[in-house]
Amino acid sequence: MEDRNKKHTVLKMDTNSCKPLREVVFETIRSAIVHGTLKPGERLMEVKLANELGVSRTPVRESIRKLELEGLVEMVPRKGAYVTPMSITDLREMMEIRGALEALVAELAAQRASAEDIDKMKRSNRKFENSVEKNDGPGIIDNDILFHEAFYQSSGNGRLENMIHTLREQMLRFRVEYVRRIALKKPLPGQHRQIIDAIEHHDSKQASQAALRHIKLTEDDMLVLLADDEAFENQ
Amino acid sequence: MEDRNKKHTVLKMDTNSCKPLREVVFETIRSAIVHGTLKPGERLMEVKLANELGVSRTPVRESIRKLELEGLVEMVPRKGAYVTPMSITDLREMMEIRGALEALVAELAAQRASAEDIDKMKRSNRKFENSVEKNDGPGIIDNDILFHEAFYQSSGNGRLENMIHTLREQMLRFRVEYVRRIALKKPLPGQHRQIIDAIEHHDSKQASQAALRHIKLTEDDMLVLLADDEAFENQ
DNA sequence: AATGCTATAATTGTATACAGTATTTTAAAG
DNA sequence: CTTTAAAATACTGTATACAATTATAGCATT
Repeated sequence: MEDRNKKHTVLKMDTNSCKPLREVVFETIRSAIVHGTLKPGERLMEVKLANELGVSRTPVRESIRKLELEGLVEMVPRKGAYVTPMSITDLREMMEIRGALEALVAELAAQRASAEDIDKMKRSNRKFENSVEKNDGPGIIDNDILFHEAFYQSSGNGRLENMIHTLREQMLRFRVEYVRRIALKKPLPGQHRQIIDAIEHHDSKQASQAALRHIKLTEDDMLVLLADDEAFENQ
Repeated sequence: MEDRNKKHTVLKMDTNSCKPLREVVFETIRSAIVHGTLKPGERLMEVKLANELGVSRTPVRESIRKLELEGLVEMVPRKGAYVTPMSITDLREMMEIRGALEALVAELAAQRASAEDIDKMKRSNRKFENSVEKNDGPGIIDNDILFHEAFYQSSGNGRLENMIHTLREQMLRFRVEYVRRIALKKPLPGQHRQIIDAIEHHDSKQASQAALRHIKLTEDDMLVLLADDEAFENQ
């Protein structure tokens, strides 16, 4: 009877972490929102979450406050926290920003990227290409991330890296069956290659234009996918 | 004896607010960091802050967690929170990002700004110009903010607005006697005007270039000011 | 039957208590 | 006098308790 709140535990926490409890709780809730386990508009009740995670309200509260700052939850005073709903407008806004920031990354990388940076990008993009060829879903995702991380890092601007990273993670909330449509992934390695080439030739303008094109095309793909998704139909 | 921790209260809190206590605490501490009342590298001790503000540790803790996410404080596990020091590198990184984002704002504004948006920018820039002419320090700051807010708003991208706003606020940490050097402010209304004109003519390219130039020149001015500041000498 | 009021339950907001760990101080030995 | 070790202190990390507010349900009245 003591666990009547654990109807069926939805959230799983990585308890074997050395990090402080509040960090683990934060990342658990954040991941649940980003991956859709916690649905948009859903109310987040502190005691319920605390019971599900087997912790007290304190770390849950601190996590919710941080998620509020990130925009993943909205707070109504004296009522509670709700998972922020996402709309097509949000997607457009985020992609506009990503476009500008990734173009900046490309521009800076063209000026600053070291040989190792470029090599890292090339290797991860080759692995990405292989994954696409083999229709290896998880591999596609992982290696795409690897390429982009290498790309961002080569900008030599840590803040910029962080901002784009956060943006990218939030985009996961839109990732409706992102993996299944492999066909859409085919042109990506080529787009990446254009960016790498421009960076290698220290051509800032070319690099930023290629990066911007890449984002725009990604946005188009996502809009196509979302158009099929009834959850976003009327927005 | 009960207030031995209030040596001399440095932080003042707006207690007459209807907002939840944690919000007031958050903004108070944030403002203290941004305006330099809490010095870079200074340790933030929860009980001390709580006593100074006359609240319990809970809202202070939540505020510090949020400030950590914003990058204004850094946490060392089991040790505490410290005000993040700012370096010239930080300034460069932030200005690079601001440049890209403000250029994006200009580009979008050139496509979307309404007549009212443009009118708002013109009016605030005129007031800004007057303040500069009259060497009206506070007026310069206020009207500069007003112009930029109108500018950001005309992008039609709320997220973008927020991001730049946060960036701009963090830049205040560098504002070492920003007001005194009035001479540096003279060219600003003209730069603003270039941006407004381009937006009015729906010339995205021109607008974004003008915005980028504006940021670059502002960065140069700040670097000149910081070069005289011993606190940033060796960085 | 519908609407409004009251009482109760539930939930957030804030404070405090307790445990564990890092730091500092003090004392003793070299 | 310096160095080291142990104890005391102070602070963070987590949990819980209490207060204030809001939602809910039941009852009464129209």
